[in-house]
Amino acid sequence: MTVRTRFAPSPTGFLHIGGARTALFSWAYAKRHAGQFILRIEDTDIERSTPEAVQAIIDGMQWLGLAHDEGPFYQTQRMDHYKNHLASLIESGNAYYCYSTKDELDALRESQMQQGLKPRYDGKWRPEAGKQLPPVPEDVQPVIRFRNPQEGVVAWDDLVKGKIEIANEELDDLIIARGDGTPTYNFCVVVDDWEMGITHVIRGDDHVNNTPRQINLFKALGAAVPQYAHLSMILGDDGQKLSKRHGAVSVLQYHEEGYLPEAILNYLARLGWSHGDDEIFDMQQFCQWFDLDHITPSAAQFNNEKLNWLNAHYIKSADLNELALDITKRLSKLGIAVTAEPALNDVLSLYRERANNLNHLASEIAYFYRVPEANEADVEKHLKTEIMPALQYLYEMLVNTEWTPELIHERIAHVIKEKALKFPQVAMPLRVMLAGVAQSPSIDQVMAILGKQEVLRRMESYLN
RNA sequence: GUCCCCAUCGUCUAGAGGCCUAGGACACCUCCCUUUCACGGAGGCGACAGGGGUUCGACUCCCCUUGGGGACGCCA
Repeated sequence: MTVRTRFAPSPTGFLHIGGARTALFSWAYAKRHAGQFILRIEDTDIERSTPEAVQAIIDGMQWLGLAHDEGPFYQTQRMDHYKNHLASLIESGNAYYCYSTKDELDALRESQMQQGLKPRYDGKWRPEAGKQLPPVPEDVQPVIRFRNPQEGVVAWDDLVKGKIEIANEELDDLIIARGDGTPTYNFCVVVDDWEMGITHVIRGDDHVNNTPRQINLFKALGAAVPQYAHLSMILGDDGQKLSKRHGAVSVLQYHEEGYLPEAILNYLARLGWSHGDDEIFDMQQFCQWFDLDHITPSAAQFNNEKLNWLNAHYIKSADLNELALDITKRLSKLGIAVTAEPALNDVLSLYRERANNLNHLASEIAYFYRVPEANEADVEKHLKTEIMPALQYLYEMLVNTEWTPELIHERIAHVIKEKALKFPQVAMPLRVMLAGVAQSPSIDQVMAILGKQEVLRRMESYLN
């Protein structure tokens, strides 16, 4: 049997980091077993689903490179399937119409809560042998409820959490179709997972409690129950649950914030899953290694520091031309146009070793393409009057120097010797004059790449 | 409240009864490299939540406690 997994988001928002990991694991599991990965949009909640959200999810997955083999399937386009199965469930006595109103149910729930009971449907309209059902009210659109077994337990061997067992008496008769006839989540999931031949359901562990209901539904439909793997959730950097107002950002926001998809992917893969001590690996490797046995059952806290470390790694090992393309866009957002000289590839070769973020990298090298505004504190600290003559002297020597790092270095060394200075006494002021700040890579390298004309021009503005 | 799940360094994790005086990674600290800041290299700090069992032996198995999380919708 070929493995078929699915990612089934509801389009009520963007693809956040937890969803991305669920998608990644489902995708990788399918790849690992030469199976199919299916994308299904669970949009039965028409009120909250939007086409923008669908697009945002697809964009997010595309950025990460998580391509689906089938789909996207939309539940709203599969209504006839659900209706058919709904009818057959009624037919077989596994489902029934319930005329309890929302108000009645709300009141019921409230009183049960007050009594310290688990809120659940009271079975008022559940047909039983020899039971007299109440008279059908005329002005109520009935919902359809699933007739859940009342005895025994439903158990499954969760591929992440191990054996889980829940007593049927904990479950009530869930609504599988609303008053308007539209099917609800738990029912659609089961029909879809069945009809789409899903063999492994890999999803967040907030669904653990839905699983026994779904298994009962599978059985009532006479369908084979898939295997389940419930992933624990991802917590924020502070150990708190991620929520809309608390860091549950779109994966695409990571793009905007200067992260490479490779870094996000590698980070996510390692969050809650392990392959011995391996930390850095690409998706090809991941797809060969990935298994469900090494997924941690406990929740994992997101750690930006480690993501940054991985990002640094992938910036260093990125294809230089692709990196240049990306940085060009980021510079353009800063209002800076990259020119042919100095060559961006040269600049990046010099700078990417030290970067762990693409945005930082872009702003650090901005001075190659725009005269920087010097940092006041650095000017004050390094451009002291007593050093200016030495810089003036250097400037004059540079005018007639052939422009190679070696020769530039030689001139600086010469000035230092003549004026009895230490290297930093000249290098630091030079950095401030050229880059606007006192930190940069090797100053002669910077000068070589910046170009003779530009170096002299920037020095001039300080020397007169 | 009821049910379900979880529990190793600050964080992510290795660990399938002896390999564990518990390993790796991020972060942190020290030193080295050095032309500043980084990169890099070498060290260091640092954990099996508590209590009972089971066993010759428990980080590993069982139970309880504690702590965390999740679910209890005509949402998904």
